[in-house]
Amino acid sequence: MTRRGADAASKAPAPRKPAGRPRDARLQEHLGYVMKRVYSQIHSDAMRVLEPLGLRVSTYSALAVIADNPGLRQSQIAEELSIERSNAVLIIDALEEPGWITRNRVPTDRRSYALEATLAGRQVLERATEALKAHEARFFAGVEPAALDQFAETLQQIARSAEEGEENP
Amino acid sequence: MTRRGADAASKAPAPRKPAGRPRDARLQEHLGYVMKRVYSQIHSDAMRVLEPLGLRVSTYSALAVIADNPGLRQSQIAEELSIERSNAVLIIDALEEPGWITRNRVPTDRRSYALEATLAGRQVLERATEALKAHEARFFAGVEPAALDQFAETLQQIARSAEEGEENP
DNA sequence: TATAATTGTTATGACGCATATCAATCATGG
DNA sequence: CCATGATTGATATGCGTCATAACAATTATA
Repeated sequence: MTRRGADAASKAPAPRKPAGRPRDARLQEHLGYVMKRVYSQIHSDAMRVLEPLGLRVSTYSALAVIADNPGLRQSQIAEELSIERSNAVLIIDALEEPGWITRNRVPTDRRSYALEATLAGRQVLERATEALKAHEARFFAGVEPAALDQFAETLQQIARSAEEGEENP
Repeated sequence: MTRRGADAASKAPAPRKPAGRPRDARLQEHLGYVMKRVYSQIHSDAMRVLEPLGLRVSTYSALAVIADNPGLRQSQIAEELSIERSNAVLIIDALEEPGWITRNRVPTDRRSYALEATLAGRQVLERATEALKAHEARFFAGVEPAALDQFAETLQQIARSAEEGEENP
């Protein structure tokens, strides 16, 4: 028994890529769609670059914020990276286990930890940052530097505008 | 027994947001990081907009490609959206179940289905496209139109450049 | 002093991605 | 013509990123 529709459809071979209108033309009109495609590529490339160092995109981000701002609390890391506190716990666990950061009790507030990067953590962070920067240089190599600068500037504006929108709904 | 580091850390209150260097300054230097933040916002907004229509971002994308290109096969949908065939099966299932698309057997190739959107599918697609466009208009409202046009142009260049990189590694 | 809020934790599920494997079917080459 | 390779769709499963819910311990507030 066929599970799907009865034989009824096209008798022609599968439509090939036409010379005219691309198949995702409607989607290409959404800036979000194009951004998603580009970001997906960047993300999977970044995972590949970070994997030999034992890092992922999310743990790299957290390590960067911790290393550059010693003493922050977990809830502040979560806020900075726009993630839930519960997810920050797991990410920080993944940084503590290999000895890249320490959770230090705060005498004045026994609920909290002051987070710090260790020497090993700072070292792996520097290597990861260099590796990611090299990847980005390759990834964006096909784009005019002036156009890329303008792109980055507008992206920052969009990001700021979006954050303001979040705070004043 | 404390599970984490012994009491040893900061005696000061949790560091507040400084007036100077932002805490994610290192991350802000990565275009990918800023794109991820913007895209995450767009994605969660889009999910919220699509949810009342019974759609998700991924099913909306597939429905758009199917509706605009009747007769495509599942593997072509997967290729067009840069997703795995196995994941395309689940997405197409989610469109077939509410009656938005049909899987039609192909007499000349009994392995394949020719996919088509139904009237209901085309109708929900139009509503979804309108809702998403309205959201995007609001989301990008704080950015100069000329700057946004330039941004979109460069984003397309980046996307093309990245795809060429995939095909010629 | 009671209550509200905060911090961190654990559990869990949704979603989007990936790989592996398989059966049925079609294409290809000898 | 037949064996083999390739394709199509399906199922199972795991990983990573997201979310919510609930809770205990602790601090802040009224």
